[in-house]
Amino acid sequence: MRIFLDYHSRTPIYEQIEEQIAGLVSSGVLKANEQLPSLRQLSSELAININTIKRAFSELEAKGITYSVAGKGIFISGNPQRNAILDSALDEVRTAIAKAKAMGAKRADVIKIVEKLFEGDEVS
Amino acid sequence: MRIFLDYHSRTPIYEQIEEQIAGLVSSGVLKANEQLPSLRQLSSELAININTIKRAFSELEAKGITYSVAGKGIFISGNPQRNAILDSALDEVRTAIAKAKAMGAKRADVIKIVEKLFEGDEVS
Amino acid sequence: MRIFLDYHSRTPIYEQIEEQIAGLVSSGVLKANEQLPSLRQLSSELAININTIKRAFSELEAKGITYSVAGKGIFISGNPQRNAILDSALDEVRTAIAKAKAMGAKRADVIKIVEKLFEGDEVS
Amino acid sequence: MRIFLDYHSRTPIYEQIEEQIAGLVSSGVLKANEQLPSLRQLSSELAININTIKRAFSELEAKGITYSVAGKGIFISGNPQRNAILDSALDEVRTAIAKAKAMGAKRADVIKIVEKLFEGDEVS
DNA sequence: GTGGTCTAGACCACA
DNA sequence: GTGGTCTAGACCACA
Repeated sequence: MRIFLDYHSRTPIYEQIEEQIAGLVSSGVLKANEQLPSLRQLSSELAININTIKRAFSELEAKGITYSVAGKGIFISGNPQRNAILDSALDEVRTAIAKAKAMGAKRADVIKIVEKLFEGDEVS
Repeated sequence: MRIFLDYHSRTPIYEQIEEQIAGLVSSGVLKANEQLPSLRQLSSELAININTIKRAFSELEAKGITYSVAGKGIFISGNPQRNAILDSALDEVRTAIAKAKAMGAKRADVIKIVEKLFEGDEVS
Repeated sequence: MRIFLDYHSRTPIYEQIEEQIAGLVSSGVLKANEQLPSLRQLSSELAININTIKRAFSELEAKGITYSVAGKGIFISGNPQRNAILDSALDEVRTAIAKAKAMGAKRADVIKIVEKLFEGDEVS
Repeated sequence: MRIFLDYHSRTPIYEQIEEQIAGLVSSGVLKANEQLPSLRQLSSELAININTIKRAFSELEAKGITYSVAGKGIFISGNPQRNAILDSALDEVRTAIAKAKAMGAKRADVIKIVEKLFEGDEVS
């Protein structure tokens, strides 16, 4: 499982981990009841304090995205709140665009970015 | 000068002030060499400690957006990096959309947001 | 880390700290990604209020010379603008000499100073 | 009399005025007993508060560079401390070079600047 | 432990 | 009046 961390970012490490796992679930890469790597394994792979990993998973569990079985491990929940995850990502898009608009961005500037990022995708 | 603060946001107060003034410059509302309200005036208007206001301006000055003359006041820089401000705002839009896409967002979801935010604006 | 402060100078304390750390980076004593002493440690070592230290680092960070990771510490940036630092120092030399020339200084006066300051250094 | 002010500089306006008049004396442009423009005239020419001009002249007088005759005006002193003026300018050169050296400047970097600034002057 | 934010207030030089 | 510096200290999230 590839997770990319930006240590310079203002979003805390545990939240970056959380977001990316949520993303893998939301986009269908991780499937229901699939087992995740152990806390220890992630901790050493990412060279991150285990408490940080724990925190990420405790939040994922609170959101119903994962569940843990003592002595077994952590699994993807069968009924993930995909929409909730997507919605919050889209909220951030909304905020970012509104900000850019306040800075003088035009509709065309934003559309150009959208087209570039989705280029090659089938119409959907 | 209208500045809106969200005290619950993760972006610090000084940065909200900074962003909004940058926005007023970037969008042309504040013009080169125009004088801004004094630190004390802003401090009392916004009911924010003067040091927080100072911090916002020290960053604006570091970015070349304003300059201050001790004993006189704070002014909009003659050579504002307007494009730089807009560019960094568009960069954040790009990042936010890329994240949303990773969460499974479709082109249409994003376009809908763009249209809503720019609706009513003339084509530009 | 030896930092020398002149409390009577017109250049503020935070700027003296800033300059000296920039100097250590520019001259190669501090290397990329090296960790600096903590804010609290510097504060007590130099007997300077922690906020003054913070200010020095917030400017160093704005200039891209250091970066900070909350909860971890402050580090030398991997891509320091070493040349930019040196260039701005040489700019000040240029200004000072031009001023002295306007006051009637001769070429020989300035050369004498240069020789004295670099005496003992190998030709470079 | 041409005086150039840098409102962004940390050196106060009154000191910039002071320095430049001292420079004109030191370099021989202004001669002993020559009359200077009136406070009012300078104030309006430079668009500077008259108190700032007064302060510049009170310091020039304290240094023995000018003297004032009530009801007549301000004049260049007959025995100006030229060396003192030059010496302090050279002191600043020394400081600037020492700083640049700490930033890693080499002897050759500084010499190049000196040669450029004095190029075309006869050897002196 | 670490850095980050914010408040409060003293004091300063300058215009 | 203006902005600039510095101290002091509370409180926070994160590792």
